[in-house]
Amino acid sequence: MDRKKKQSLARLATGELELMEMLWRDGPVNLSEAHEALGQPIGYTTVQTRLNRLVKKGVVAKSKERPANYSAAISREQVNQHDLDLLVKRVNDGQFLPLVAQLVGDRNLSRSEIDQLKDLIAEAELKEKKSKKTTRTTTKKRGGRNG
Amino acid sequence: MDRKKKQSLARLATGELELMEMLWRDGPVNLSEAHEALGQPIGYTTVQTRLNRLVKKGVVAKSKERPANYSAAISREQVNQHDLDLLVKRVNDGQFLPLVAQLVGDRNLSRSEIDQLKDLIAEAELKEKKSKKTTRTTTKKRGGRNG
DNA sequence: GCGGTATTACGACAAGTGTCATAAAACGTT
DNA sequence: AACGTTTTATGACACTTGTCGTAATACCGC
Repeated sequence: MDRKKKQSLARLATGELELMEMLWRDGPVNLSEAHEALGQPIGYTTVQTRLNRLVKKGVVAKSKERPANYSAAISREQVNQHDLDLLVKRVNDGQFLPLVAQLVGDRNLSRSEIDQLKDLIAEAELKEKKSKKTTRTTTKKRGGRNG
Repeated sequence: MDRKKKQSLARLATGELELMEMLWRDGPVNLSEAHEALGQPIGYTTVQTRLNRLVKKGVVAKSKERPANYSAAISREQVNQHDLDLLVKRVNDGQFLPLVAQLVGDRNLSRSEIDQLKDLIAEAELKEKKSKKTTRTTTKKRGGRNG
């Protein structure tokens, strides 16, 4: 029973996200590179500590080589996905429309963005139609989460 | 000679958000109500402390009456907006398409949601056109069929 | 093999958050 | 007014996160 760390990592704190951003952006980096990449006026060991804590958390990987390389162990997408999901849940009844509405209504979209949005919808539409046609509700459940 | 400090509310921590959720949902409540509303197995004074700290932070208001009433001092929209903005900023170059793509691609939208999405886009499109063309006022809000 | 530099490991401290226990006040009822 | 209950105020303790300083190690050029 070593099921201690759950896959569903909690929302990363703002500062932690900052480090992750750096890793996603500047790829695997060793400590000094990380320190530089952050650019901010923070101490070398501060970065070390923060990075290592992230490692312990499992969101950052640290290689074994001598000047160890740190790299994001989770993708930007995963994190955004997670945050987004939480956000969606927080909005009224978990509907995501309000969120999109806010996003869309809040900015002036360009022709191109609008077109992309349309494509997105077209795809969703296809999927929707397909699911209607393929009335096949499998009984096979996906592997239960940590049994 | 002040301001400039409360407006930039940092991302509320998960637990704080939890309290805010409760306030948004259950309106102004006094302590015991809050305690109940949270439903969770946490101590009375825990809720008290947390709520008060939120008050000190300026995101929750506490009335002066005897059984003081606590109420959210910032709207759910403000918070979501804020979080969403941060999220958008974090995604590649602040583009919001990837986010929407993720939202849309990740779930199976219903016919109704798809239609609403279309309406949203139609509106955005209008706005876009308007900004480059002569004003064309033939806009009548289409009330989504498929209610 | 040695000394100096680069890396890493540790331990500390402060602020912020979650959780409470207790003490102090304010109230309502006899 | 006195008592018991409800509300508040305080103080504490544990953990997390941001920031470092210092000590221990690993490496490199001689």
